[in-house]
Amino acid sequence: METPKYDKTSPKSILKFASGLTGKSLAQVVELDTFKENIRNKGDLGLLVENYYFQHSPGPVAGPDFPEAGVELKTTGVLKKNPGNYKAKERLVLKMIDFENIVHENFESSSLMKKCKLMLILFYLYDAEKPIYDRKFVLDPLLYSIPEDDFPTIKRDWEFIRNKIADGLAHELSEGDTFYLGACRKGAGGTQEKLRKQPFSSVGAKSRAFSFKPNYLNKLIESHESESGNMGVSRGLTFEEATQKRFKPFLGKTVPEISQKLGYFRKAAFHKGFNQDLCIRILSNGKSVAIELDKAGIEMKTIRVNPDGKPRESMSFPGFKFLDIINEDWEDSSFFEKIEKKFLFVIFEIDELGVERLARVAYWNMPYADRLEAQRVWEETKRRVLIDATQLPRQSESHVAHVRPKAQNAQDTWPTPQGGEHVKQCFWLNRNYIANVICKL
DNA sequence: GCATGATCATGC
DNA sequence: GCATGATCATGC
Repeated sequence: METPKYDKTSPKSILKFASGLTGKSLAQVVELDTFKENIRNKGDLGLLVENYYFQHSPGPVAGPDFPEAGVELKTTGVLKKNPGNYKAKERLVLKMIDFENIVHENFESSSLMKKCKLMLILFYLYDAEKPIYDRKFVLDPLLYSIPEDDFPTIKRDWEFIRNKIADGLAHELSEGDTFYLGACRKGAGGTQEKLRKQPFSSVGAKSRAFSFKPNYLNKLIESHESESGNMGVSRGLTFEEATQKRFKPFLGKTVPEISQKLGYFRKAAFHKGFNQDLCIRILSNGKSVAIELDKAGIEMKTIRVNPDGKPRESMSFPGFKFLDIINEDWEDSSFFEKIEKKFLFVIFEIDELGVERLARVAYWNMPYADRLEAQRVWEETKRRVLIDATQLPRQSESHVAHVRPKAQNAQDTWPTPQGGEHVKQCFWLNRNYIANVICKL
């Protein structure tokens, strides 16, 4: 009998054996002929690695792939960012969410933790042209357990998802609900006819899985690449607490005071993004960009409010091209992508004397019903672009969103399906809508 | 050069 | 006062 190549009971031994794949594709290290014909590009590389490289097949079990070592094997695609730099191609799916059982669980003893407490993550270079067994593993394998600094945030994310299901709102789950751990769409049960049952509501819900969000994964990769290991928020704090802590010394201060304190000053009288620039500096300690926000895929927006509590302006989003939107689906649109995110609102209040102060910071994500309304506006925009790209939904037509110019000037245009040119546009969240949102925060 | 977040300006 | 139209500074 052949001597085993690794010790199934030892995470370190499994890790060491896995590193034999680094720099190679699966096809380069195992005999392929037996299975090659049966594999499509979309197959599960993790399963193949487990079967053919580790020669290990535990069968369908609820726990980790290597039960004795408590190690769950994951493979995930990465893209090349710069030479030697990688980023996640997509979220890393961890485990399906069991709507029925999760409501009886707590995080530490949850089925998610049972399965994914310790994970061996292998990164392969994504290449659509190649079958999965020809894609090369890049980077060393990562033996991952939740870093202490990330634990409070991930636990909070998990609890948020569980609580939403316990409240009978599984159908309203959204990736914007959480910071690092997301409830992503996964598996059958996505279409109207095939929705899943949930325990505390008769409304069908889309099937979902726990996943690490792409931005969190990127930070894991980044720190794995550099081995510098400084993964973010202050010890023992949740994400929200850590952000509050950063802003705390500046709350109640006027904009010039903050400017002074940070040693960062207006470059021009009309420096439009000045408050935003200040906030980036508050969050980044003067160095690189706001690392925690980036990691969690959070969208920071500054809002200036008048003495009456109303924002001065509507909130703009990235622009769109008329010729693009007519071929897009809502769920692929950049507007959808943005409003699904979690927002960090930094609110500046302007008093009667015109003095502007950093009043408060708060997280927010768009409620389900409002996302549906935003979708309606988006669909209506798409419909009208085809008819007349100059007649788009106005603020008066929806309580949530509208379309308005966003360009350098009136000559800054995109071509229209009608064969003309029209000034560049973007989606906006209505001023009054934002007013309602922030007064409840 | 251009997209982006944000704010200014005008007319009703 | 507000909705709509127009534009700015910045960073990549």
